[in-house]
Amino acid sequence: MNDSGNDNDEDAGRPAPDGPPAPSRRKDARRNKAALLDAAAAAFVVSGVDAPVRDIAARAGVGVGTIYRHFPTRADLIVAVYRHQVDACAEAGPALLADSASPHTALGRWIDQFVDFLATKHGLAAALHSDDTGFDTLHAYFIDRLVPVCAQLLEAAAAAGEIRPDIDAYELMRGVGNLCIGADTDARYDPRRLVGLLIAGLRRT
Amino acid sequence: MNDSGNDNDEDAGRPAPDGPPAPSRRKDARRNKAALLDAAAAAFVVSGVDAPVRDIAARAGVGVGTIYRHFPTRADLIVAVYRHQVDACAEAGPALLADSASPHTALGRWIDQFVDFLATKHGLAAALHSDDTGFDTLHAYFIDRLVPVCAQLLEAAAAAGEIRPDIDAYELMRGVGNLCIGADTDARYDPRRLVGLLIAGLRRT
DNA sequence: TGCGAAAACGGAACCGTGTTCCGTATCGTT
DNA sequence: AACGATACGGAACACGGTTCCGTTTTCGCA
Repeated sequence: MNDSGNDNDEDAGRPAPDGPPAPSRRKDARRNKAALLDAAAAAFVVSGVDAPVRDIAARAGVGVGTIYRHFPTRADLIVAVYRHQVDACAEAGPALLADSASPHTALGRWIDQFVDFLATKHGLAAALHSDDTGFDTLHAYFIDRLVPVCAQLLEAAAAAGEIRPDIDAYELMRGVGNLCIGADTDARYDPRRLVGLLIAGLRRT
Repeated sequence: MNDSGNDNDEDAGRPAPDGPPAPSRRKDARRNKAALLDAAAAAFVVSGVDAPVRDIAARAGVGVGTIYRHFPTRADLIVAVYRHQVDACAEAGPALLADSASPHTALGRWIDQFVDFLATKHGLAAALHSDDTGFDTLHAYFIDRLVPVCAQLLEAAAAAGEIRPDIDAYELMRGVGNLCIGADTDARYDPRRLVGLLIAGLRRT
């Protein structure tokens, strides 16, 4: 359940001009960062990604200042907590394309996987689409990792003549993400069905 | 543009056990309520439906206590501001059904109208799907007014054999609402296209 | 017109959260 | 051991929602 385990000591940040950005010289800093990741993961499960800063700090046994030092914005913390899962999702794209009967099937499965991920994280989908500038990093990370994969799947399906060729990957991802909002607080609403409809609507006319 | 004008003095509340709930005996109360509605409408346009309570009070030239007296929750205020437009949308359903070439066309047009309404109200779509219990009234009002109309349109289209018969009106409305979130803060995202896809996905296979 | 009770008003005060700042503690090195 | 750099903690501040109560306004009635 908790896969936020800290296998890496420090940012393996995407932008990377060249080489990783120096893994903190002090042991306590590394320890606290790891403790914060665990605490945040736990807090997110019960209180959603909007869990109060003080709660997370308390769980980790550190002061609030320490959170802000390691993760200047909430988005940084969220990204750090879910990075592995987002990366796994991104990497699943090409694999599905290779294993599935058709590109459209692969696309459907990939989207399902993404929906399953989002729908189980209280408030993540909402945060992902908040216009609060503090969430820009979160925005950027998801887009950076997932949109290209989605584009690849769309392209393959379009090339196979299965779907309309004029679908924008960014817009689709954004729409799917939006559909996942509130999935965990309304028993009458299951985003999977609607996302299925959306994917069905992609088919060539 | 501003259609929040106060043509009615007081709640013509839906539930209505019997008779309207007494239109406030005092002139100042009615005047303040109207001023609050105008102020809120104006504030919503520039700051979204999350406009600070104090801002709205200041615009209306009243104290914050007066807001809470007339509109105990933010949802009550939002409902009051947009009631006319929601009602208009609800009433447009049957009319479209009568005027359109086919039920599916009517459904598409009706949904478009709803999207146009939602997409231009900063933050309304987001508030509509917030799990904050303070927004229950808002939830309830939209569902109460619009879901039955949507159900009627879906039924007609299903009866005409144009769409699958197993679509739930509530779920569809909720999905459309979700797709509208963030429409006004991201130039790359146009909910109309995705909603169109969704409606297309409804078609019988 | 004058009066008193009821209704409504206003805004200070309170609370919960995010964010900043700086004196103190810890680490790693010499 | 001593020192400088690094990191820590939490008090203090900012901000927005909400409550509460002393004051003002309205309205029916004499």
